[in-house]
Amino acid sequence: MGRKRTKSGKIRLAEVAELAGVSPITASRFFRNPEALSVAKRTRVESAAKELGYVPNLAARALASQRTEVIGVLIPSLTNNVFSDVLRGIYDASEGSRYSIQLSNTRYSILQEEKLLRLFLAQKPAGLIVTGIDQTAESRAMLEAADCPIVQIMEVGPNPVDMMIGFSHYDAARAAIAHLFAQGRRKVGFVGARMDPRVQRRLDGYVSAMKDAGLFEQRLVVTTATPTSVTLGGALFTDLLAREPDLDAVFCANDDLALGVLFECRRREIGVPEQIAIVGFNDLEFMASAVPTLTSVRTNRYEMGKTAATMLIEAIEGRRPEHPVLDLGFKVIERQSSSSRLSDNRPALSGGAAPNKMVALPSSHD
Amino acid sequence: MGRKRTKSGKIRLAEVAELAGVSPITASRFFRNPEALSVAKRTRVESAAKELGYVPNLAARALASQRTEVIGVLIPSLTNNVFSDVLRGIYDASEGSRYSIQLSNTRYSILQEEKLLRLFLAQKPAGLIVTGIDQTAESRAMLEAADCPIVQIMEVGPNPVDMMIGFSHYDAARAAIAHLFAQGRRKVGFVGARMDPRVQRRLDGYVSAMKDAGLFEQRLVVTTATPTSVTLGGALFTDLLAREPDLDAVFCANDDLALGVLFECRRREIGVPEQIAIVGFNDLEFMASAVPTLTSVRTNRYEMGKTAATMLIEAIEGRRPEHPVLDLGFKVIERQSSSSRLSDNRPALSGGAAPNKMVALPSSHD
DNA sequence: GTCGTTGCTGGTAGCGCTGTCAACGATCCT
DNA sequence: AGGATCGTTGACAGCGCTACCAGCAACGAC
Repeated sequence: MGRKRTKSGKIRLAEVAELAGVSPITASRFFRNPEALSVAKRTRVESAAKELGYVPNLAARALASQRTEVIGVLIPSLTNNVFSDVLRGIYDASEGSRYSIQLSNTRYSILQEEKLLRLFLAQKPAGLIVTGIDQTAESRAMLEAADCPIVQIMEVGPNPVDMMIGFSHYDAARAAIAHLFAQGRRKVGFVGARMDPRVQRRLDGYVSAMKDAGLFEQRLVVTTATPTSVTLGGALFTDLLAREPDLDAVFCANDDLALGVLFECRRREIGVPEQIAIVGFNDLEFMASAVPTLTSVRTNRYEMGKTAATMLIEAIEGRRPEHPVLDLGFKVIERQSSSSRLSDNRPALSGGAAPNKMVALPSSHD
Repeated sequence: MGRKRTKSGKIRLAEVAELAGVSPITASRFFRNPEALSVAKRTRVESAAKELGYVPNLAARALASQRTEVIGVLIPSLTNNVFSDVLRGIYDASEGSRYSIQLSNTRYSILQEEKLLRLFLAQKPAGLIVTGIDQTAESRAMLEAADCPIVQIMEVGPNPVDMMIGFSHYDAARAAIAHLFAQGRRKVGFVGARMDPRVQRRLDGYVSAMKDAGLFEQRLVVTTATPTSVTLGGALFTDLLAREPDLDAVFCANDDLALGVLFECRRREIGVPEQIAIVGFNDLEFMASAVPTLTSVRTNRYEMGKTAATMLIEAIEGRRPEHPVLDLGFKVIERQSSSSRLSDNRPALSGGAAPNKMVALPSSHD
């Protein structure tokens, strides 16, 4: 044989080729583009690889081909349930493909994001998934100069770098408020935490809906930069109540806050929905099972991640999607917590959750 | 110049070396082991690298050095809150180090784990973090043959492959049951979902504690292989109640189930803790803010991840920890949901959460 | 003065794989 | 029939970096 085995005893492509009786480059092609091989050689290489337990050396491949099979993913938080659903979608879509996921956490800092982006780009990723549309100018320039497909996720907006998949947080918030108005609520408070750009846009949607109805008042809005939590929901609601005792509804920027508000109402013996209606955001699983069941705006997080990764992989392989910007929309899932107070819709004391009425609203992005 | 720039315009180590007036290998050493250079060259290389914006090519480095700077992490689920906390710890610890995290999801399948392990090992990772102690024999053999440090996380047990960090789920469950006994509860049910090995060991702990007290009955145990959820907690509890209407406490294998049980009690107008005590597991954030506040077994998930990654990195760099097996213990956080029914400890209807009493129990691993 | 010894530096030779291009036979068209 | 085309295969030459070892100066011990 030409070369002796490496000392580590690892199987190299050359060994596979030798056993299959083909040249190394032919063996290489088997992994890269099997259709290019004759059926005979294809099966020979295949069985040789299997017999030897060959596993390709990714570093060598990356070095020789000048590209990696890595998809970089930049998300702002690892803790947030929302992102774990998105991530699960991304990982699921990448499974079975040749691409592996490289995850980094920007911790909601666009400066950190810029730094990570620089790092990622230097390794020539096959593709990139970034969260949101609020990059720094520098990041934006890097993304535009990158010679790989890019998907922005979580929201839709103007000027996509490349592809984009999400929904309009602004419209979703407006739909939630419209629902509350339809239930006869007028004094609708807003409770928000962390106040990242997407929560900010939900707030903007809330403000515009309230202003349209001539009902906006600054004191109805309680926010904090603190990371969100159930406990925080209770605390912010307490604040809100102190400012506006006549409150008849609360729109929470996420479901954890909504749950906190619900518990706080229970603690204070405030009837939900009789006195106060509660609407959350994201429709996490527990919302349907709370007592009373909690209204929320359903967002397609898993699907978003999965579609983003699928689109990205397609684009990497040269098949660009016909619609590079995808609006996944949202749905207001009406449940007991926001029923009209006139209707006799007390929390069911036995039996399962009430059936969900849905108000489907594919969000239109501006 | 010896070689011309690559077409991609990327800065290579050779360019840095040229600008600094040293050989490529000296420049290389600057990144690998700066102390080996004279101060003069060190600063020259440093400024040259900065001036050119040099970013090393990881693929080339990996190929040449026969090792990567990747830490492989195998976890069973991306959805589970528990793992997102652990992951956050791992990512936090890896930040600032030279190592990057490569995450894979085994979906609670040890066969899938074995497959992924094979994939990982072929890339010669710098280190590995695997979940639990229940690998297949094949996986176990691969791990033992691997020439990199390995940390098993989430639990402690006999025969660590290398390092190990976690706690005893068995002891934790026993402590939870002991707490319920101390509150005068006797008919304690068990509610569990997914039934992965760690949940199974919690069940084992429950069973042994109940048997020790002569109170064990098979019908007190309700489990399912279905993934856990809040809604499922309610359903399993409904089952349990049908089997044993005289139930006076429920030990839930996790907090989501506990929340579901709480909601179901509310739906059925069952007093908590007057009629039924509830104890959860993990002490997620919402437990302290529920009404009534929910007792749970606190586990140090973030710390576990962080310490695991820190230990691993230390070991990779040749500094093996003095204690390769670390038991992080647990604490039973007593809250309203499991107060003695004799005491007048109704759920506080106003004011914040009750102060937490803690029962600290560093778990002893068998 | 000779002989290590230490500290720093450079030359050589790949790591395992793939891009490029050329070569080959088989097939098709005029 | 002759040339063009297609499908399949192989030779060659690196990708950018680092392991290994040799070289060289400075230094101290005897």
